[in-house]
Amino acid sequence: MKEHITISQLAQLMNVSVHQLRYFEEKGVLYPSHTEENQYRMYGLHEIYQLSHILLLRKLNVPVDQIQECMTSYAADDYNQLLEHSLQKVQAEIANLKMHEQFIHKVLEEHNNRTQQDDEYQVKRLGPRHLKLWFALENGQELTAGNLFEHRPAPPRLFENDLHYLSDAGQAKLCYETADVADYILEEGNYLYKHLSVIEEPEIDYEIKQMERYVAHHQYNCQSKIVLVEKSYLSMFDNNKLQYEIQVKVE
DNA sequence: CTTCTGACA
DNA sequence: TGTCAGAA
Repeated sequence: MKEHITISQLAQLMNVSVHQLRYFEEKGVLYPSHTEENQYRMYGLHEIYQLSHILLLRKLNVPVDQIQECMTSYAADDYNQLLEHSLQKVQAEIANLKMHEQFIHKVLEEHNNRTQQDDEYQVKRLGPRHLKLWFALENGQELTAGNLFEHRPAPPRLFENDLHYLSDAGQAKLCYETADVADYILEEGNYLYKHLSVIEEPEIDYEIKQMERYVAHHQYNCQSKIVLVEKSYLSMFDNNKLQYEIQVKVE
């Protein structure tokens, strides 16, 4: 067994790129034990340990430029803080990924429900929903990029959420689901609903009138106003047509 | 065939 | 960070 290994061997051993090793040298954090006549860098056991140390600091999000001072002047306390910060960051990433996972589940689920159904009126049970008001549209006023921008900041993850339109005294209240303080609460219960795939805005008014007529004809006991829910994330499945669901709580 | 340097996206 | 050319 030889005493020293080449840069590519070190790279293989430690799962980093050759380029990265030269970069470390440029930044003054890892030097070869010596170089040969042909200018090849050679590394020994000591360099392997040192590289491990560097790679660990990298995992703790220490920028390469600061590793130098870090390795020379850091005490045990500093490393503790480093680990604490790193832990917090990892936990935040996990939280984000969990939300991402939930979102994917939601989209898959809703899409699967969609293809089975035939766009008829149906009844389903919905849990309570806490809605926060974003802003209101005056009657007849259409949603535009402009008024979305006017009312910034937009709710978090706008395009991943169900936007609820509550009609109220000639206004359309634009709401989104929230975990904390709610402006409106949609109670748990059975909801008559129907999916809408919409190309032009006026179709919505027509469908709402249709539902009112349907409800009257079947003598449902409506316990709330009609709610329009926009599911923008479903548009990708259907030729970019806007996807809505109209709902009304029934007995 | 491997590595080095330097440059560039 | 990866890639590429030209040289050793």
